[in-house]
Amino acid sequence: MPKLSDSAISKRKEVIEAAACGLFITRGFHAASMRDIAKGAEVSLGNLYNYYPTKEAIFETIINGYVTVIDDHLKSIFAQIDEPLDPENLRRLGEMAGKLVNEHSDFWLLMYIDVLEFQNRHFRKMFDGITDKFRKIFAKEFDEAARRGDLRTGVDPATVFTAAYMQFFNYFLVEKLFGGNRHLGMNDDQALNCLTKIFAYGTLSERKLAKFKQKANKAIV
Amino acid sequence: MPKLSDSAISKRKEVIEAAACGLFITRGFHAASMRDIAKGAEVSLGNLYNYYPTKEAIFETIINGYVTVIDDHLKSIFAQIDEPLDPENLRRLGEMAGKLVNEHSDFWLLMYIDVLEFQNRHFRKMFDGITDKFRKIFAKEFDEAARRGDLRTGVDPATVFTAAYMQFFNYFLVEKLFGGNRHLGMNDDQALNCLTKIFAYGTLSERKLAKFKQKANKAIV
DNA sequence: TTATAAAAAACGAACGTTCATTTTTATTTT
DNA sequence: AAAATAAAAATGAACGTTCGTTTTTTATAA
Repeated sequence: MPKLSDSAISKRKEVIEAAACGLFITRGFHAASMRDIAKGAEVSLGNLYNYYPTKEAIFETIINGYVTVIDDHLKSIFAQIDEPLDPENLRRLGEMAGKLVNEHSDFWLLMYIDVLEFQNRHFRKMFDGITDKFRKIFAKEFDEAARRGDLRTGVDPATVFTAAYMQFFNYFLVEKLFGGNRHLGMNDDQALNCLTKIFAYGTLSERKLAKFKQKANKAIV
Repeated sequence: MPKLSDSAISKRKEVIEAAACGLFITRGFHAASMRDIAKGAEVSLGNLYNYYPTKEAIFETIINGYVTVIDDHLKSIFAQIDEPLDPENLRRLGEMAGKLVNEHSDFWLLMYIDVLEFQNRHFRKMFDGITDKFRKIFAKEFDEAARRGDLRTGVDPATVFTAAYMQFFNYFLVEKLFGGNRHLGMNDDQALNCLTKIFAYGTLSERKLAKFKQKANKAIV
């Protein structure tokens, strides 16, 4: 049999990885067997080893693929945010976090697997220096906001943005994966409003807030 | 041999559970073997089955024991909080969360195991209706705060308290388990100050905040 | 014919669990 | 006080499976 085309190979790999991912996230890495992966991908057991040297290699391939997908999503989200601390944009950030969690919950389950079964070897970089990353991304915006006096005294905008970011993701992760159905006592929409309000009030100067109130901003009032 | 005393039995069980827990949280449930548990507890493999019918029973026993420990801790924390939205108390809540995470990180690792390998069967109740729980615990305090006009308009105190609670725990969990070393770009002490400030400013009325500023409250100013 | 993909069979190791056996020790009998 | 008893505790080999991986065999198409 001649060599398969690259596209045929990567197509097959996608099927294998989809099956493997489905098993990993429902059972964990060790409890998912190569036999079940083979069965799920409709590939023989031995043939798996023509595509991946080990079981862990499958896991790593899945993670690496997902990391770039999520990173791209995040980048496009941040690109849409011109004023990162505006209530409207904070809320948008929250909505995006919700989408990202609900549509790619696999990704975070893989992260939990990594924490548990690989001492977070593959995901360490995710949170490392995250505040500084945001500080860089929104350097111009943060500087200008400070210059304009939009911020309360002693509040670092990058830290607040990171805290909001973490809170939004954590909210949806608890909802999606930890069975906290409506754990804030309201639906997602209302929860987003509430959290946005907290972070806006907690960050912005009274002067800046007054402007939003004047505009009867629904995310704030 | 006559029956072992209850204390002897529970002492032995503690040893077994400690060994099992140590293996579960470093490898996950399925990857931890009964042989290793036996070795860790210095008990023969077969003897494990004189104390627990199955491997899963060991897991469940550990969890149930831990849940009551953590619940007791939380209860004693809440008992120490008279004014739940005071910045000082919010900060104290954060400190307690940090302690609870750092001194009992096993507990949350077990929760992640449960999410992954048991579809969160044993921990579902943790987040279910958590806001309403806080609403009940601090019913009197929340009512009085609202009556006194301590709160911004349209902010539900129970929701804010829950959000702060979640944020504090999530902060320390990311620090402890997800390798986010100083992910807010500062040490724990400063991070607690910062988060406290956000939630205080985000929740309390200007009138109430002014009082704290007057007292030159270090958690706020 | 030949190189390669796919499938099947086979490998040793490890798994959770069982069980016949041995060890242990409080109680009973000398 | 010492010896015998008996029931519980502890043991570790063994069971049937399943594991990840390797090797062998078969099928396929240029």
